[in-house]
Amino acid sequence: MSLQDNLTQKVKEAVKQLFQADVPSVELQPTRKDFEGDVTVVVFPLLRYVKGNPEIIGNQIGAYLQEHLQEVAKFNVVKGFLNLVVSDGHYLNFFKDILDVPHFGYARTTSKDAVLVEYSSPNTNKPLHLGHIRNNLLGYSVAEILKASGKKVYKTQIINDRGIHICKSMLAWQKFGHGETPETSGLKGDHLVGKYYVAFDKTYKEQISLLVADGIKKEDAEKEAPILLEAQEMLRKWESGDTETVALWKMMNGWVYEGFDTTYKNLGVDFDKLYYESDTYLLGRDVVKDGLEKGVFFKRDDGSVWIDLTDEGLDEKIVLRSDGTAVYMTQDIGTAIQRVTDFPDINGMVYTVGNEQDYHFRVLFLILKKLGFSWAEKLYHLSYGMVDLPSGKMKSREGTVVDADDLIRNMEDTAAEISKELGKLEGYSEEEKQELYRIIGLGALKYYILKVDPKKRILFNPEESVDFQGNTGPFIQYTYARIQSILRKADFDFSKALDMSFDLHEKEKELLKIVQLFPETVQLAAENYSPALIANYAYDLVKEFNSFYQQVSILGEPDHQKKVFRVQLSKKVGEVIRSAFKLLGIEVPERM
RNA sequence: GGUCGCGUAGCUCAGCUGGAUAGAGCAUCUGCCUUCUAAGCAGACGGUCGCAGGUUCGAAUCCUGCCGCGAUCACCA
Repeated sequence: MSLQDNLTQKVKEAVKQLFQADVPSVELQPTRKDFEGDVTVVVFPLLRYVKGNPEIIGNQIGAYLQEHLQEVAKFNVVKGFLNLVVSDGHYLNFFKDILDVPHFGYARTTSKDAVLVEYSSPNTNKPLHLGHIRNNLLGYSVAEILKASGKKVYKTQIINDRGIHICKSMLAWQKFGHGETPETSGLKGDHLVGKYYVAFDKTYKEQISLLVADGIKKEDAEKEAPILLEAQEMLRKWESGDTETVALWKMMNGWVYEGFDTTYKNLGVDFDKLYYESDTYLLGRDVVKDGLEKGVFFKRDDGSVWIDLTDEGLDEKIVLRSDGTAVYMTQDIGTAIQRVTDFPDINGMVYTVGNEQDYHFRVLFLILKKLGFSWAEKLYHLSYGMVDLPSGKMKSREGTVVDADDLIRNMEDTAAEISKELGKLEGYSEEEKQELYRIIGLGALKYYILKVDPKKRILFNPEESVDFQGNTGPFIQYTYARIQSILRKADFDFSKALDMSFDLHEKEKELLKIVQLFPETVQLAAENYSPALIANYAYDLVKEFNSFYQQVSILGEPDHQKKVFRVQLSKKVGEVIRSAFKLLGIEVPERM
């Protein structure tokens, strides 16, 4: 039983014994630094059940706890706060219990229900940018967190490989590309295709200007520009299966996939299964027909099919065009059902998609619920804020994007620069150094993005590079490296548990308190789909460790028992750092 | 205009299922490397928690209104 549960029960018991009252719950919180104690019972809520002076009541409960719980060593009452000093023995016992637990904090996978996590899902007409990075890091991290919380997880994405956007790149390449390929140009495939997406837009804008100069209204010009009409024609050809168009589409998509794979690999994210929109965009239409029969949807005179969500405070939403073709929503309905068919054990899906699609997902989930799917209750839109630049929104077409590949490289370069300045890597080969720069650079980037609450937007200023000091990934990695250094230098056997009958140093106790919070932090992060909680936890832990490290001698401790304990404690903290960072997709270095 | 989200120190963020004097980092300033890695530690400075009401013994946290920023409201995706 955890200390929390134990205390809760005893406080209830105390109230029963002392005041003959039943309280449904007890409010516990960590004691503030300015007061003596470790855990605080808030007395105020009890006043509803027990009349009297909170200070006196607090003292009576405190005395009861001290007498009946060996974990409670001392207590004091300040106003309505009963501060309990928890015995060293409790923390030492806890430490003994987790000493040999290899993945302390991770729950065993017991859930039979699996969760599917979708993330990334880019369009295939341009390279990935910073916005995609946030998406990828969030999705990957949430998947890892869910795994650690005991769930079975499938990672997936749906690749938007069809539609007008890719036709634009294809058309521009046909017109201006002179047969250029990744090999002949030396460009990464996704960047090459992106180059033609931009080229398309340039020509398109020029044509609009010309039309406007000829006296055509802007809105009309935007619809009539010849190159746009050509792209639309190309899409029709693709949909009718035109051999040449499909071949071009395959070739250029192939280039993009190759480029994406490299970026994913560099980012350290992966997928268990890929879905392609070109395979799934026809799905869902039969379901709509069924839904129509069931009365979930209704048909307009022109043949289009809708759902009325006005009772839920939303609007009417189209699910099938009058010509019978599918819209995005149709496809998403079909894809969701397809996934449950592919993975019969899934009972819940997480969609990592920007908050601009909040409305879409509210509607999608409602539709699936109305169609009667039991798993529809367990769908979650992991909605995150946009990443904006000081100049505003990132726009691929206008070239105002922070390119993912560039950014990763810049982070590694910065890491290399700082490392060289500090010069602590004697004995490392060039290869080892490169690997280290990669770990640190990516660590800085990932932590920077994941530490902020997903639903908040991020303002990224490329001029002010990501920090490597303070509340950052490298700071936490550095602490890990420090710990490894101690372990390398400890030339004695610290693998076995000791009797541990000594008094704890204040810093050791503080450290153990934070270590103890790791399992519940993992659970909380899973419940809230929030890597930020893990990042904040790691920071708190590391901050406390560095304070301990500074104040307390580890290897210089004369008392052998204490010395061994401190090494063991350091090792454990290192393990927790590594475990926490693994959930963020961040690696930790042996040295730095 | 309707709906949804956000607004905390100069900047970037925690805290938000109500609890003590609102916490970190960056920046600025002070100390600390003949002792386990100074990407560190200790400290100083810095706040009308957007504004106004309300609920409560108690509100940054919950409710209402307003202001500001953003997103969304397509037979687009």
